[in-house]
Amino acid sequence: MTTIMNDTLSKRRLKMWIRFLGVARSAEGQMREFLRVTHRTTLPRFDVLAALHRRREAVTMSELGRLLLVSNGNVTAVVDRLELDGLAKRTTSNSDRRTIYVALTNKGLKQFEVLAVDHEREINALFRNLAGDELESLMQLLKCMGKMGKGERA
Amino acid sequence: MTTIMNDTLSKRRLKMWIRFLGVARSAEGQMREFLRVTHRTTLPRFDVLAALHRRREAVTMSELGRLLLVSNGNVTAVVDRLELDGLAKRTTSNSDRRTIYVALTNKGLKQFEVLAVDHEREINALFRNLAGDELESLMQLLKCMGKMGKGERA
DNA sequence: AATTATAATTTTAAGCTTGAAATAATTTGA
DNA sequence: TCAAATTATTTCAAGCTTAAAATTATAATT
Repeated sequence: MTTIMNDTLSKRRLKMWIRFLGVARSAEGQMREFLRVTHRTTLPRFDVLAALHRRREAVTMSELGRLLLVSNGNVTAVVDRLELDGLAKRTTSNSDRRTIYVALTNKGLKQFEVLAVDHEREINALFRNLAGDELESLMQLLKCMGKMGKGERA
Repeated sequence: MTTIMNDTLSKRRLKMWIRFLGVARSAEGQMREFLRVTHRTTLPRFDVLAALHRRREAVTMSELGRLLLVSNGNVTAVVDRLELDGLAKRTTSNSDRRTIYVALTNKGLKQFEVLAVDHEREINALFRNLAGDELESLMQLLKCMGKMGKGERA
């Protein structure tokens, strides 16, 4: 069943997306700047540390990529650099010699714990406009958007 | 005046941001894939073409960077490649010899017009979950978020 | 057991992106 | 006028990111 599409609706979605991207880029820019200036690190590194911290146990390279929505090669590159700096460590699996687990080192854990506190404070400051009902309904809308692109096409 | 900050509020903002980024990355990934597969092009190139199209007249390199929230060097690189492909053209200013204007070529204009239609259709499909009041309130929230990080700190 | 298919990771080449330094031109203002 | 500050752009080195190809290992099928 092909519905006649209201042109205005399509345009409104487009405008929404442009604005959405603008907010994302702007906030990412601020976080990037913050991490660089106050902690001499980068967003991708922080993201990997955060993912490793959340799943405290051990994460495979592929899992890491899926978690962060980035490619395999990307994970390899960032983990390489974290490992060089002694913040993360690779371990081979006993049961499957293809699989590689990554985990925080002690140094990595310590650095992340400091980073995480500051990161949360920064995000909190960045979005201090949002509270109460607004925050709640935004969260709902984001959950709804999260289902995008799934389900059958027209 | 230092307010005592509700810990839960801070955590809720953090969760919101994580979800926000997830949606942005996921949708960006889909658009990237779409542009690559169906038009052999990339998101940054599309973004520049779109910016050049909106301001039909002539845009300086710096303006382009401000519009897209990317660095100067980035603009130089992307425009270099677009120019190589004959999609954009640099022109020097008469009044200020530092300034460089960029504009779409005829070829660039034609390519963008095709691209734009498909791009809008894709975005529209991606966000078909959103309509009516939801779309309206999301738009409001995004506008509110757009003011983030401005105004004085606590 | 040997073949084929699948899966996990790395490598590669190309393009994207940044911040900082370098160039070059304009503006300010002493 | 001339020196200093500012502005526009490019260059550079490093890191990020991707898709595709290559490696290596496991699983499935014959």
